[in-house]
Amino acid sequence: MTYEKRSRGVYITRPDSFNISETLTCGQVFRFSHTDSGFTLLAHGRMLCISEDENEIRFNYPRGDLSIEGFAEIWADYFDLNRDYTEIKKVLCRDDILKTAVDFAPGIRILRQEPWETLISFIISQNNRIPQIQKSISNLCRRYGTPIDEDCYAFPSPEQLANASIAELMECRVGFRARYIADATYKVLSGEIDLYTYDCPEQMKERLLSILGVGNKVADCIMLFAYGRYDYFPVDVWVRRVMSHYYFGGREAKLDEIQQLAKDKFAGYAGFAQQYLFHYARQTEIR
DNA sequence: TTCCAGGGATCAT
DNA sequence: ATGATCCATGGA
Repeated sequence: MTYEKRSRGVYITRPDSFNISETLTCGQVFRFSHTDSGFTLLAHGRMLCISEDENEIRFNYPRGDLSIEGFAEIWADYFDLNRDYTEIKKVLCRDDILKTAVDFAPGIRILRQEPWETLISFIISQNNRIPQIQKSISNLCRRYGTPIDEDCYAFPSPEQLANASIAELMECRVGFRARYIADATYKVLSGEIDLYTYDCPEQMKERLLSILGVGNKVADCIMLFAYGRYDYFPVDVWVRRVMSHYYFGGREAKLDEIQQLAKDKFAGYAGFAQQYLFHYARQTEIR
């Protein structure tokens, strides 16, 4: 996907398989908000303003200039712009059910998010609702993160989060997940867990599973959303519902049945399939 | 009131 | 190994 510098921002004209609204609201990322003209996104310690129409997507920083080099360095990777989603969707749409889900939101892209933020965010996501997840993360950032702009804060580093006691984490409304956050912070800060170098994905997933409060589903989300392992297929209540409904005749399918089917049907594209299905299931209230 | 949420830890068999 | 119960919080 090509992008160009124009006035004070960066523009993508006639984006291919890329819709900002679908990509941000499909449930993979929590640090964005609606504005009168589009969205603001908080990531990589920056606030990015984004707007779109049928013809183009516009990116800019509210203060200062967004250069083409800066965009290429940070955001092209974040929005996964160098991947051919037309090809991915072509393969997935050979399955009629996936075709329905893809056609429902054909502009979804899997964002490449920061491992540490993804880890904490998806610990918070467990047995929780998306608006509450967003609030809890926002509370953590406001209290422990570095200020970026007016009432905008970067996601706190492990060092910054280490200043939080369990009681203070609870005040951020993370509930019983407070001790999970504390455990993750300790393990990363002490070097017991290195999130940034690994030999193979299985090794990283095993590491993640050793963190209190990180089970199979949360670990799969981190592998998919932070490490770009698109062969992982996180199964939550919605994915289980939509898979049971369409592929198992309405019978409540077991986890390993679903995983196996996803592997057989979608293979290396299972992660993409998961996100199209998750969004479709949630928006259409499949049960 | 009761139920449930992008689950997982813990306890009971 | 597998299954039930509990966990904070807040909205429906």
